[in-house]
Amino acid sequence: MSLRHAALGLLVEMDGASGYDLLKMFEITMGNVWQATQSQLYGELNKLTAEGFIEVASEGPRGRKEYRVTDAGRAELRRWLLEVPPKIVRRDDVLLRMFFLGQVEPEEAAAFVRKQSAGAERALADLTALEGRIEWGDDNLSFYGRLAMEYGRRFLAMRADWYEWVVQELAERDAPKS
Amino acid sequence: MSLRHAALGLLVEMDGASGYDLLKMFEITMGNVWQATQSQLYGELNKLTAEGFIEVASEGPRGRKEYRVTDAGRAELRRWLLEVPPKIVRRDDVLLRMFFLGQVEPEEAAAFVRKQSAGAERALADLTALEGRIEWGDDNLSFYGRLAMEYGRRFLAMRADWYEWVVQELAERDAPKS
DNA sequence: AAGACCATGTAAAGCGTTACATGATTCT
DNA sequence: AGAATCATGTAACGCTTTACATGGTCTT
Repeated sequence: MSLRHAALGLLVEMDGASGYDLLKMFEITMGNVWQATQSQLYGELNKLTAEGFIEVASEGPRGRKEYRVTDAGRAELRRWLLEVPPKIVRRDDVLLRMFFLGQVEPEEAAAFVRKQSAGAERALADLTALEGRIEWGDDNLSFYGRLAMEYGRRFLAMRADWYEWVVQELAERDAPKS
Repeated sequence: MSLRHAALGLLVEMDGASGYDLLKMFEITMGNVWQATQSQLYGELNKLTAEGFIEVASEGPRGRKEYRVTDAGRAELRRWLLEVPPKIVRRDDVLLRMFFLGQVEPEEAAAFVRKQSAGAERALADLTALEGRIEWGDDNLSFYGRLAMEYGRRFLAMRADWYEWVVQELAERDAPKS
């Protein structure tokens, strides 16, 4: 149940934001860490309101609702942050496929891994390019966004390295030392 | 919809396995890559049977059903493996919390990150110890399991490094250069 | 005989995705 | 006036978790 806390946390930084605003900010700042669909976010905002963690501060044009975090909301955010043990759910579609590469021809397997490797390299290049274009402020969202971006770089680099190592391992298994 | 393919793939390697067998193997070999509950697995096996991707080869004591992958199942596994683009869903409970560390006191934030760091180091030590105890065969499950384990090591090491870097960044922000 | 383990299943509730629906406002 | 964008919501369906439920078999 972390979409709730992601929304709560974002709203603390963006006081007076609407669901629409939050949704955009979600994509920009936390898309790589937590994803949310429009549907889900609007639903969660209503639940948070019903439970008193946020409230509608004012209403704007086009039915826009501007939210504010209540004291109860801040307390809940803090509680979650420091007291709820993070739940690690590992589900990795690419890694899962790796397990079954023995089912296809060696060349197909190698091609698959090389493709993933190229994808990681490309994503890393994109991220590095993006990083250069962003003008970081010194607000919280910028500061922590930069940390997350560095994480992304390290993650992608690690993946790319590992993929290359896997390609070698596959080659060795396919053509064992003579 | 990858639990389906995880089950299908495992069953190819473990012909004649029951749901119970698969469940144990899931935990041992792929727990870090894809998780499944008992409930879910039994349900999926029934669906796979209904759709003709697997079949009950024989029945054992205690209602045990031993499954076998059909040709259609093998074809489906291959199709998924090579033709369905992997879907990358990033949801990381720890990383999400990082974004909101500005909400708590600097010491609390630093303590949080150090705790995660220690957790990663510990997990890395456990994994390395485990690796030494395992006797790897040369079957597919062993071979790919070893690759996955190496991934886990690199992942955890990367996380630990990054956490330490974050601690430093936090300290610098808290006490800027005099 | 008791306890451990084998073995499968159902039900409920929550989370997440996709698609559909509606309408207001702003810009060109 | 038409297009783009702002803005929120509902419905259906599937995935995931948790809890409950049941009973057979093997070991000591």
